[in-house]
Amino acid sequence: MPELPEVETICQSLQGIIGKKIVNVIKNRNDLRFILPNFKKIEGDCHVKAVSRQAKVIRIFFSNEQILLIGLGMTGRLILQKKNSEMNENSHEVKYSKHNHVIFEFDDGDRLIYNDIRRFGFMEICHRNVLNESKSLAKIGIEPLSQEFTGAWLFAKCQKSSKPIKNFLMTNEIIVGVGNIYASESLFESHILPTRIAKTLSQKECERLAVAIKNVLQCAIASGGSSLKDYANADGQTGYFQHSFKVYGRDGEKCNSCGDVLQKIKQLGRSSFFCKFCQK
DNA sequence: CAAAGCTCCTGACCGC
DNA sequence: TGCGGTCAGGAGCTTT
Repeated sequence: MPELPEVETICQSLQGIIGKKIVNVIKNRNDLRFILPNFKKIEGDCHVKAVSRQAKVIRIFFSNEQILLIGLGMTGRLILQKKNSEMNENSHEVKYSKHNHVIFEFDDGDRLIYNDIRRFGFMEICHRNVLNESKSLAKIGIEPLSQEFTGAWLFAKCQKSSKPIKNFLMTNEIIVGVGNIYASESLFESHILPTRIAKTLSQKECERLAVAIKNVLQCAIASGGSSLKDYANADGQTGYFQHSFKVYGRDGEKCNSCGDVLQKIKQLGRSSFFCKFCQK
């Protein structure tokens, strides 16, 4: 489901669980994409110390040095349900409640529900000391919002790749967090065609692209992410960055910059959107 | 080896 | 109203 901005927004909306203890975990099935971990490791006396994101993985730190890692896949959602809260009958939570796979019950009566229609998500629990060796974080690339991610860094990496730049940007082992939406949007903003082979990009183009990626991601975070079908933060609020898309999902419509008709193509089975006039 | 292809899964939507 | 085909924010495994 979510790309970096959506995961970041979800983490922000989960800050309220800090200090809570998990008294019980209800598993409605034994696996998602992989077998679920043994939740006894985070139940009982320990409390939540912090919630943050690394790549597209949500990390919930506990006071006993254990960390719960949650990947949302395509359709994973976390829903924070307050004690005694009234549910809206039309809510996603009610409509798709048969996909509530894991429910964390806190000591104050609040609950955190993991819902995932397609079950491409996963959970893992690991000790703080081996976090970077965990299955989900062992082989990940650079954080695009970090200082280390620059045009120069991107140029050096691009030179070693003969993938189309769109697929290059979506490769988690190179750069994390940039999925199908933000890859198309960043390439439009930097005036680069998605089909360009990575190693043909000039240093200047890489600099424009690095700036565009940071800018698009930061704007999306500021807008609470993009809500298409399945995304909302843990409080059920949807983002509104989808209204700012310049190319994603807009094939057949007119380019805001030049008025030409926007195009859609498939790259490795995923849709790419671009303006054939504005992007070179 | 890198890159492409296939796959997991459910639901929405479109055309007939 | 139903059936079949296509498509969807990801990414690990297999094939070429």
